[in-house]
Amino acid sequence: MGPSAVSSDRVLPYRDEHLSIDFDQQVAILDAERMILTRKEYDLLSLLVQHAGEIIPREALLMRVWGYGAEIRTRTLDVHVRRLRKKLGNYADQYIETIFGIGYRFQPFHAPRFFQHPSGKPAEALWA
Amino acid sequence: MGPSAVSSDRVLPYRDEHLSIDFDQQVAILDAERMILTRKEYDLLSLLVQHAGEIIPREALLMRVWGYGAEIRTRTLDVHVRRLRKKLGNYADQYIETIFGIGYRFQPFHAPRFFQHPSGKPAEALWA
DNA sequence: CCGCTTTTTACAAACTATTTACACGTCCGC
DNA sequence: GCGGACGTGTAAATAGTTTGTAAAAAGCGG
Repeated sequence: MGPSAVSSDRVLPYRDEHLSIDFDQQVAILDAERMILTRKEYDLLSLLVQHAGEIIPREALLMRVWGYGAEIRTRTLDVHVRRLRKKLGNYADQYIETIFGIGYRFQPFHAPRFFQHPSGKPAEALWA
Repeated sequence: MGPSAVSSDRVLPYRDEHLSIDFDQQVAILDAERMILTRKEYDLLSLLVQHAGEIIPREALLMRVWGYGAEIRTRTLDVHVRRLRKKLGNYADQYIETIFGIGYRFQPFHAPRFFQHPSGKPAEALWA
């Protein structure tokens, strides 16, 4: 198994008004239509959603989804986030927030959009 | 019993609009015409159909139909899938889906293509 | 041997992933 | 406010991997 294997633990399905994800079957459904995701896209979305509401630093994402260490500098993550957003259609920016200079955060559909950002320390379990 | 012996259990016949298979008699009928299948072709089709709707990883197919272990690298499976598709005529691609990077899946004739494409976790019972 | 099945080989096509290049935004000191 | 430095978004090019296909080689039972 490569670094792409984000998690094999049983995790409760995610579900909100538009999006639902079954982590066991690795199936994401957006407005009743199944999302066609590549492995990396799924892994990335998966990781973000499983930590919905938490900021996940670029480093952590690159580490968990790509197996990259802190040294590596790449735009790959951004490209994949872009593709994910595209597939999330209109809701894209509501779902995936960019936390400038830090990373990304997935927010459930109508989660209160507190101001953005920083001082909220990121999901520690992931990169500590 | 060689590795080709996929199953000797009694299994209920399969049947849909165009295809039916009697697993006891090992006979497959496509639009009222009996399919002429070689042993390997039958074993492969059989295994796929008996797990209709489930993704079966290459490894599992190679294991169950050929007795190959995970180390073995071969295109045999692909060639056999191709022959099967040929014999399935026009319905070929509707019946046998390719799950890129994972394996194959047989779908009953008008199964909701809901579950189309990629990246669902496969039939665990087969390779776990 | 002969005919049929299966496997291998070799290459084409399809698909996914990564990098590159650059436009655009945001931060921050002045 | 202004402007540069740096982060991010995006499209396009490139690389890498998997699958499809045809054809030849190998295997096998009669």
